[in-house]
Amino acid sequence: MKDLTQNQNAVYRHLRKAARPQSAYDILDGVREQGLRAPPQIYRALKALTDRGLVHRVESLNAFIACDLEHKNNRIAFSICDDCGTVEELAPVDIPPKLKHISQQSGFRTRKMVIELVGKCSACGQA
Amino acid sequence: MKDLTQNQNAVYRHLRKAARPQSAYDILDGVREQGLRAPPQIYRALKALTDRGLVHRVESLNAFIACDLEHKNNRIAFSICDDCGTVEELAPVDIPPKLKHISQQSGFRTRKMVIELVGKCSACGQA
DNA sequence: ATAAAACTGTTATTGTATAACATATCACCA
DNA sequence: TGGTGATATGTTATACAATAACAGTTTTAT
Repeated sequence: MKDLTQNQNAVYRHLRKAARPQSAYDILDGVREQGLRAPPQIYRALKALTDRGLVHRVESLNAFIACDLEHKNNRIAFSICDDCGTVEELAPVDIPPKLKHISQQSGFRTRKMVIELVGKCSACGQA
Repeated sequence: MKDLTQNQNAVYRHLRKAARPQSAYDILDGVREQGLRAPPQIYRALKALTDRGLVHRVESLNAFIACDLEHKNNRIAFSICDDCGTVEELAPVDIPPKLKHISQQSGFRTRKMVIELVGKCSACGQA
């Protein structure tokens, strides 16, 4: 990929292959054979990747996911199935008007927005 | 408070006094003199309190905050100043229509929604 | 009175993340 | 051309967050 360092590349490729969000230690296991050995190496690569918007952190899971949409936009939303663990990246969304209004009244300036919907995906919803 | 156990009460009172979100270990330190000694005691009380909606977990901070608004509603939004650490609870909000649409198309059923705005509060925004 | 359920206490362990220090690489230009 | 700063890397040790597993106690309902 474009202009990533070796470690960043290894981590990014691992995340793109993965079917689900990966914890830093999942990633570490996945890139051992590429020579990465210690947590700080993973966390450093993750920081660079999330700063560039190529990877997102899923806060509710303490886990990371490669970006589907190639946007560099800090307004992401996920749905998280608490049954099967599947995470979907929903389209980038703006700050909901009501929220925007409330937060602006207090003078808050938003740099990044996290929206996570936790519930059941359609497959698990049947059961 | 209404109908809380001793440990729950100690944790809840600590959170209400606190000026900012408290990690589980912050809380533990704060309630040692009330006889609580070990992490599981804190986490158990927190679970009961969050289940009742009296306390919310701030996912981006791995920390907890007492509820300002006494609602039992799983649609909360916070603003989080990454300078001074102040967290404000914004009014309960519904799922933004666009998101609701997208997620429903895939059959997702939302049980809980996390919205966290990360940025600068008005005080820190000046600098 | 007794069984089920909820709450409490404790030890040990697992998971998540970073501090601190050492070395290497590369770009830039004085 | 060799010095300087910025960035990337490797490594060890440690801090911080959360839970497993087991034991005992109190409460509640029958």
